[in-house]
Amino acid sequence: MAEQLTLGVAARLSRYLQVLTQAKRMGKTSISSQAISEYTNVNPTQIRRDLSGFGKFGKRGVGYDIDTLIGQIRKILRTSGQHNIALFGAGNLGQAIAGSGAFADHGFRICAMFDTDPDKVGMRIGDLTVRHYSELPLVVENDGIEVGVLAIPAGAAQQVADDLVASGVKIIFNYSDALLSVPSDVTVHTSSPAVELLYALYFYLS
Amino acid sequence: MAEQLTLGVAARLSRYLQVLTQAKRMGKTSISSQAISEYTNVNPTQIRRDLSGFGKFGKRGVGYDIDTLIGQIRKILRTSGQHNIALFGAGNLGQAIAGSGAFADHGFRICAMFDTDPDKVGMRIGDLTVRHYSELPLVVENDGIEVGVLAIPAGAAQQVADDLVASGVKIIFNYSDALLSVPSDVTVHTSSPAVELLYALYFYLS
DNA sequence: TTAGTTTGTAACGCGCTGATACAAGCATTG
DNA sequence: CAATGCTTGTATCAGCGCGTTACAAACTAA
Repeated sequence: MAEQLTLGVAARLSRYLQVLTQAKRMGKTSISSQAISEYTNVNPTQIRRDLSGFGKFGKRGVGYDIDTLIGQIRKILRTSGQHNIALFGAGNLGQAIAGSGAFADHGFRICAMFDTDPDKVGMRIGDLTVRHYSELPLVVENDGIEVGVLAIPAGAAQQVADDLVASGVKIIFNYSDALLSVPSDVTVHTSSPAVELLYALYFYLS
Repeated sequence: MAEQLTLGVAARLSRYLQVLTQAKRMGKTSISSQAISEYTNVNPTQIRRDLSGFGKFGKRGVGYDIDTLIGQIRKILRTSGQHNIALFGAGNLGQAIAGSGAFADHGFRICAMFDTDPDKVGMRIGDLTVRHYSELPLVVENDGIEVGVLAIPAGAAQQVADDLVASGVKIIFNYSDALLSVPSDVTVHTSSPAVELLYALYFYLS
């Protein structure tokens, strides 16, 4: 078995992946550690050290081939395959997420979209049909859902989290303002753009 | 002048703030370093050390008063005041952002919303009226906009970023897939939920 | 009063990270 | 082909951030 990556390395590799994916989308085919550094604020030496620990992916005098590097980092992170996610909430945010390529670009497939509002159930959004929330356990089992994404009001979030946990989902991505309580083997990631802004603002004000 | 916080301390304080804000919203009034630790995965000792560097905010045997601590952390981060932001794009994502309290809870006020689509200009969203994109420079100057939030397609993002920079905005929050090029004194924060998921998934798969 | 909880703080050591340096390999130019 | 410049891969070293452990002091509750 491959050795365990440290938190720092995994976090940086993920950021490289983000920049590489964006750069590819912009039509670039090659990129240097210096360029990656400018977008990630990670030291170029650190970038090369991170990568060279797993193989010689770059070409001296040129840089890294973007497609190759994306594949290699995915392999290192062991997330090369397809991962199935379920989306909760068919409001503005849910529709925005379903319509963006943000998840698809990284191998995530939105398998199902849920809502409790009868007016929304049955709606077609992209190539998905909004299903009623009560179908959650069935869908998780049949489609092998690994991640639940919560684009719902704070008041409903804990209930959905509980139901996801009961169905065996171990990763929850929370876009609501709720503070979720889950068992220790479940990972909750809460999106908090305002807090990230405060962080950026602090250094700007300095 | 107060000494400069390290990157790590500022990042952790921001995360504490996130949890505290959520906990307050859930009706809690007091919280222990142990409890904060469970939500942030930061060592309780580290939390107390971070905080005790600036004063004695806690009560032994009880924990921290949430309102007090929120105020203190805001003061430490020097982001206590009101900060004005402008939102670009009145599509699903833009409407979701405008409608959520996520920014308002942390002292950010969405002063203006822009779009180029004539059908959207003039629309009322919450208590905002969508304005035409050409008014950008005027609004930045009059309203003292500090942050630009991009909820627009990748193809339009660089142009808006350039215009924001030209108007003097130094912080850009990018929800698009575009890789933005900006001067070195401008901070770009790109939201990348899928990459954060990959990171979470790696540790789950281990 | 006694027991239990939690903060505030010190001390220690590991390991991550930035900094620096340089050889090897590739591209470009003349 | 030769020369120049760029970039990777790699080593070394020092600094310090962070987890760990430990414990006294302060507060609550029984």
